[in-house]
Amino acid sequence: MPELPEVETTRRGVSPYLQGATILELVVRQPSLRWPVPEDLPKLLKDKPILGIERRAKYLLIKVEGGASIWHLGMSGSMRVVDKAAAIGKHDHVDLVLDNGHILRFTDPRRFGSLLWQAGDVNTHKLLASLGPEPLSDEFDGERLYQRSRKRKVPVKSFIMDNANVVGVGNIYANEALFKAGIRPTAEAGKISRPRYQRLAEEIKIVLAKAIEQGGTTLKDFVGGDGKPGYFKQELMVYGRGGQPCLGCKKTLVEQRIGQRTTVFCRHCQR
DNA sequence: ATAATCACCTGCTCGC
DNA sequence: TGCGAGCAGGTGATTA
Repeated sequence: MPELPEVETTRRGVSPYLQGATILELVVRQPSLRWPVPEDLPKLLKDKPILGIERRAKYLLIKVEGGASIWHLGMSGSMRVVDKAAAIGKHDHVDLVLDNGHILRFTDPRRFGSLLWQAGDVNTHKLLASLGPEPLSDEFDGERLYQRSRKRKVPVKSFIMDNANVVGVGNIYANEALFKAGIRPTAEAGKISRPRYQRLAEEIKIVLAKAIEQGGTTLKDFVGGDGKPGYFKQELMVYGRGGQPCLGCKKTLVEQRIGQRTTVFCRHCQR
């Protein structure tokens, strides 16, 4: 479910309930996520005031004195704020119980998500340490993509989905940004010109910013942390539209797999 | 170092 | 209606 806009939407949705709250208890019903939830995490979080909730790439970071818990939604994860009376579902793996009567509940049917801990500076965590820049920051631009892609033979789509180059570009928005930039996803990363990368970087920023504004893309039953659905789906130009007419030229959109991920593009508009 | 493939897990849709 | 096949928003690990 979650790409960067969905994670950011979740962060914004749950933030008001976490701000200023103290953690009463962390309840782990299912510790077997992508990596095991650290056994001592409940003890580390108990009675700790929440100092902030931030996002880095698709990780949500809930900071307390001494460190931060690191949450990832994987493919099917979601978070929402519930109250004590809420029934516990089959895939409701973790509760963060707060002193203000609210509970942050983590749900993840496929269990590709994770919940980890890093003492001290969270950015030193192995999973965060070598991440590329945030797509919406000034540190990320077309020049960076151009420089890093020289001599690279991977398809440009795989290249922009590589966290070392830029974080937060998942399958939906990679497809969308490449369409908007008029670049064929199969093109060799190393053969794309500087101006075309500048255009691509701009389109990545635009599509992600717009998706965040609209509360993310609602696929399946995704809802943000505040329970509201995302509205970006109606803006999608290619994702999920294989075999249908291109919204630009009416020719049939092609679907093929790149790096095990379904890719949709227009042979006419993207070259 | 780079590129390609595998793996983790459940649920849903599709074709027979 | 039942059943196996294939697919799904991610990404680290493993293999050449």
